[in-house]
Amino acid sequence: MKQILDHPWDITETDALALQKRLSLKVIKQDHFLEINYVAGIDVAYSEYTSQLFAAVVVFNAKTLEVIESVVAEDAIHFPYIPGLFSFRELPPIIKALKLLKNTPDLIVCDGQGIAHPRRFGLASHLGVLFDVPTIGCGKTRLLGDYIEPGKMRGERSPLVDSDEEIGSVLRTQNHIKPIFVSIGHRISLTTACEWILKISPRYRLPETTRQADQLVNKALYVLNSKQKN
DNA sequence: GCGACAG
DNA sequence: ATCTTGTCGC
Repeated sequence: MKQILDHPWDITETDALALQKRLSLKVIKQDHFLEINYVAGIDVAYSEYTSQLFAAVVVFNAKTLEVIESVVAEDAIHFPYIPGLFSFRELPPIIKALKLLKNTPDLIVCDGQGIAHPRRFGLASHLGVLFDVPTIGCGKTRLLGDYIEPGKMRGERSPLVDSDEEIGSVLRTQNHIKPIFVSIGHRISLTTACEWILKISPRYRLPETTRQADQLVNKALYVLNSKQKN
């Protein structure tokens, strides 16, 4: 798929912070798309000794949840893990993978936050702005914000709040199962984002998009590890 | 100064 | 992210 905006990735922490503040102005927090036929999921895994990263993208038919296409890309780690600057670590391999895609996703679900971020520019928003594609941030844990426990049933949610601003939803995707953290990435409203997450999470806590991408990326790691032993 | 802190 | 065993339940 096509990237409409780019910037250097080997930058200092200070420059990364400034870049986030500048690009965060471009985030669109309302529904801004026509039809969503293809939904994609992304996940990244790390190789212990080779300091390599693998990113997988799996594209689904949004209506039937059948897998349409999947790709994997590898890259070298060139940015440390710093909470709040996560995208500078994982986006390089993700961008490589997206460029291998033959189909163009209408919506991308990311492993991590969207605007539920100190500068309102988490991984999902960063990706959305660079490709000008609708994205949703879907995290297993919280980066920041306060919330009260949502109801115990699937579909119930409570607001995630930071300095009097609603930055996301704590959403229960299965009855009596620990909720997940959903936030706007780009070109989508919070309500629509939650509806989509529920739609693509028919059976487990995490969306099928994330689960399939996770399986694929770990398969790639397994292959790599096998080669290194021989 | 003391915690908190996406993956 | 990754390191790690068994175990409870459908």
